Parts: sequence; structure tokens; C-alpha cells
Amino acid sequence: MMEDMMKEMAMGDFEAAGIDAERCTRALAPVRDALYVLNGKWKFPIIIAMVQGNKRFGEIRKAVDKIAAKVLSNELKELELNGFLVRKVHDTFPVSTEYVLTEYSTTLGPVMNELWKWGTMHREKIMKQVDAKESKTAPHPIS
Amino acid sequence: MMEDMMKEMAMGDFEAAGIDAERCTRALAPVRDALYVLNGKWKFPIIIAMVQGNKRFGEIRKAVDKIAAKVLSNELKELELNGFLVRKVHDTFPVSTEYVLTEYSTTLGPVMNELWKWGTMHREKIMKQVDAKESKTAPHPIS
DNA sequence: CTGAATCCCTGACGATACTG
DNA sequence: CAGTATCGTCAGGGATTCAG
Repeated sequence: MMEDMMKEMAMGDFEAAGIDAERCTRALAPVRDALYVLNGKWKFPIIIAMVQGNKRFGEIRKAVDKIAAKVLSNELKELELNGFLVRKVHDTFPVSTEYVLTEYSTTLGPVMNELWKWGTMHREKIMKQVDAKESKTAPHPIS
Repeated sequence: MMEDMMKEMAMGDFEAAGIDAERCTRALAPVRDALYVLNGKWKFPIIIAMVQGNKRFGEIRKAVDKIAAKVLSNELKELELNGFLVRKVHDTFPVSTEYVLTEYSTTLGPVMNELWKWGTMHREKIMKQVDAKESKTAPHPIS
């Protein structure tokens, strides 16, 4: 159902979907669920950092540019609650902790990939606009 | 480069990526760009509503559950700035306005589709957990 | 080193009322 | 109908400090 809508969308056929409040609501729900779990500035950056092999609190913190310790702590808890990672405390001294991605986190692969592809494409578009000095009203998404 | 990473991820091979701060930063940038443009609670819901044929301010407002007029107004401006839609004012009385998705907005199709698929999958997972009364610590993403 | 606790502040979001 | 103006709330996020 939504699949169709998206295919239509990818093809630029916007009219076909039609107006239907109920259909709209149903279509919305899963997207909002996803957004609910993946909310905030940090979820994706943290997961990316971890995919790249960072497991220790400090490592992740450095990999994710300038995130505050408290925030990272909170985000890690949320990610753990949602089953994306597991916390392993090693009883050494000083205590060291490992955060390990679960298999469930791999289900995010396609989402992240699409996000990455889109971001790359969009970035190039913005760059060209800047080069061409088109946008007086700069949409400023550049980092 | 990131493609590989994501393939690895989809296959559950987390170790392979290795630790590399520079690589991490580069991988992060496009994702954050995307998140920057698509931020907030409302961007996706609004676009979905519009894909489904809603063009008028009031229509969109009704289709998107309970969004405040001010907020909708702001979001529409942002979406326009980022080239996702065009505002067309008809000089009738009372004034009517049309918001029309641009072709550029279609590039979001794949992203939204993945988001929708993942959300659907995740929702089912949560439902099962609730049924099984597993989660005392309910991850509560249900709407 | 890890990460919890505290304090604080900005900005996203919301409700209501009002104008063209 | 389509917004703007105004005011208010609250959580995300940041700086700093403290403890195991």
C-alpha cells in the first residue's frame, strides 16, 4: 500500500495517491514509530561510530564530534532499551565498559544507507548552488 | 566507502570497519546533512500528507494530526527553502494557497520507503514483546 | 576512565487570539 | 481560509562537577 505510494513518489506521480484521511494515518504510523525511536541529533551518529568499531565510552565520545558526556550516556541508555546495543561492564580497575551492537541494529543498515546516499546527493546540490551564488537565501545545511 | 560499511552492517559484520577517526567523520557528514534538513517531528508527516494529495494549508493541517498552525507555517517555509515544495497564492477571495511538491522532493522516496519499512517491522517486534509481556521496561514506542 | 548528578538555557513545540 | 502575533511550556542538550 505504502510501497505503491513510494513507487509513485519515486516516479514523480503525485496525483495518483488520492485524498484519504484513514490511509494517511496508517501510512504515517510506521514512519512516526521509526522517528520516535531514532529521534534526536545523536542516534545515527552514535550508531555509525559504533559500526566503525568504537566500543568504549571514550572512543565513541571522540568519534562523535563534541557530544556531552551526559547526553551520550542518555542516548546509550535509550539505544540499549530499544535493543540496539548491549552494555558489558568489565570488572577491572579502573572499570572499563564495552558497548556492543546487537544483531537487531543491523536492521537499520538500509535506512542508514538511504540516508547517507540522500545526504551525499543533497550536499552536492547545495555546493553547486553556493558555487553558482544562486541562493541569497542560503538553505544553509552545510556543516 | 560508506556503501561497503553498510553492506557489512546489513550482513552483521561489525568488526571489519576498523577504527579511523577521519573515515568516521566523512561518513558522518552526509547523514547529519540529511538529518539537518529533515529535522523535527513534522517534516516527514507533512510530506506524506502532501504526497497523498493535500495541497491546501487547511487540508495539510487536518491530514497531519493536530499540528499547530504556527508550526505548520514554519515547517512549510523551511520545506520551501530547501526546495521540497513551492507556494502558490491564488488571488481570489478569500485568498487560497496551494503548496505543491517539487520534483526534487521525489528524491526522498527511497528514504521514506526504508523508514516506513523499518517502522513497520519495528512495530511488529514491539507488539510481540507486549503480547509476551516480556518488557517490564517497555521501550514504549507505540502510538 | 566511566559515568552519574547538578544546574541552566535555548529553541522546538503548543494554545489562543487576532488580522487580511 | 491562511496565516501572524504573543505568550507559555518543557525537554534536549551543554558545561561543570563529583564519585566509584
